Amino acid sequence: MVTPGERRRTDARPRAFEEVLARIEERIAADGLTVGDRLPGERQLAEQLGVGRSSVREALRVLETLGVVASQAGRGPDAGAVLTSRPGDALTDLLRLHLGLATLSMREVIDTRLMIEQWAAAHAASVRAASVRAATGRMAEAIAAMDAARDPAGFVEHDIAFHLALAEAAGNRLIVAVMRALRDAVRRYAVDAVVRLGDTGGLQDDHRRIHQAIEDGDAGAATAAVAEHLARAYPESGRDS
Amino acid sequence: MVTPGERRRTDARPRAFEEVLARIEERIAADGLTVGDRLPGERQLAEQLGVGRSSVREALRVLETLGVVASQAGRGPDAGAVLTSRPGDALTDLLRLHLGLATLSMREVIDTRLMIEQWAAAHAASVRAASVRAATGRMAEAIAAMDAARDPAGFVEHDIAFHLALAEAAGNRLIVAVMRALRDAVRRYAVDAVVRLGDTGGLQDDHRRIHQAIEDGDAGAATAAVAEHLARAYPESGRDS
DNA sequence: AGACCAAATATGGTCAGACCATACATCCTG
DNA sequence: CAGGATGTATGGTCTGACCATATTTGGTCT
Repeated sequence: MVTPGERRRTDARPRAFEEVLARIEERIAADGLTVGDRLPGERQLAEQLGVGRSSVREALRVLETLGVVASQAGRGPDAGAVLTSRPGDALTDLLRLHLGLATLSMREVIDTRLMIEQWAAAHAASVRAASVRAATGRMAEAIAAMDAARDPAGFVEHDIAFHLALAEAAGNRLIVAVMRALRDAVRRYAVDAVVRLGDTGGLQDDHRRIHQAIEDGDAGAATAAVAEHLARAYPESGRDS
Repeated sequence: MVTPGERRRTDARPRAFEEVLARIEERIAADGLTVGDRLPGERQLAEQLGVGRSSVREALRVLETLGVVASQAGRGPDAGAVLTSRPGDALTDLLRLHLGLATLSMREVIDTRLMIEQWAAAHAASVRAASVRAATGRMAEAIAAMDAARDPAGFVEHDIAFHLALAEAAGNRLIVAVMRALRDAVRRYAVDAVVRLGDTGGLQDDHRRIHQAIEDGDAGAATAAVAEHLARAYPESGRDS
């Protein structure tokens, strides 16, 4: 006797759409398909793999959810299922749904954000590449836009841009995608936090210190500034260490 | 005229399954549904929402992909679509597919892993909770199991357990899920790395140093040991800083 | 020749219905 | 009361039809 609920979908015969998924993934690897390439049409795939069209569609829906394909009706080179690369959307949906289910807590999300931003700030401060300078430029623009923002929602919009630029400065697309997903998933909470704080002056001071520390190449100061910034924005989710 | 390819699925009428997704998400929030609760059957949902059953099935497939529901045929309290919480599987699929598409590079994945493990090691070393002691205990068991491993695949299996325990020591489920996904997605590369190294003695020395540093509560030593460990395992993906 | 409009066509989107597989629920029998 | 036969609710899958969209094709007028 196994633990109740532990038997779910184990030792089961693979479903048709799972077989389709595996075949498509094989095909991507074998044929060296990459972003922009097209998959066969749904009807053609169904015939090739010996399954119904609905099973093919379920598989394509999964791939679309994972940000691997995008479908477009009509005719011509852009129609059909095309390989894409949108890992961020999938991450955003994932976080939003699991936050809704209370699978993940705000504190876990905030801590993860702290980890990423500290890492990004330290790396940005240590590197002097053109890409980093471009990112710090976007950070400065976002600070100015936040000064000009009229309402909390507008402020948060540019705040997201600022922190995203920070992540981009480190030059790691995976981390940027995670960062974007984190911010999108908690956008509502961020607006609440701004409303609760009332004054955004302290947050802006933090932003300027982070930006300055990166331009100065002072990784330690950048890390510390990020930590203080998140502590100010989310005081209730204090660390236990 | 927009940029080619920029028009994909914008300003489009939402598809039926997207409407279903939105309604289900609303319902989860409104009814306060949580893990273990059941959704209505596919036929019933289709009728309630005024769509075909296939559209409901596509929506459920998306939710299943995101690790939010699990479906089970049959009858009784465990049958049907049940809310679950498996964010890890979704992350694993996401990383594996995007690595296959060359959307993400190994270096980005390794760097992300370094970030997570350093953070986890530092936190584990700073906290003296029962949960941390349990995790360090699992780390010790994994080290012993790696000593006893007969082939690279077996070694990597316990290596994954070791690094997962390290992430668990920090007590953040989101970070654990990301860590698990990273390791699962690059399992094949890890085996190759072990084969290439030939001798696993160096890796085991690193493991013991990480474990010891955490038990000693020395966050700095733990962080440094993790960095050296990953540098040894993946020398080719050296940082540019 | 060129511009423009209409029909054909390829592709995804959706639905309805049928049937199968699974696993619990129910009832009947000994 | 135990145990098996039957019923039934549920997901899994296929087929076929039709709609919506957008390009391609070809014809027609200027």
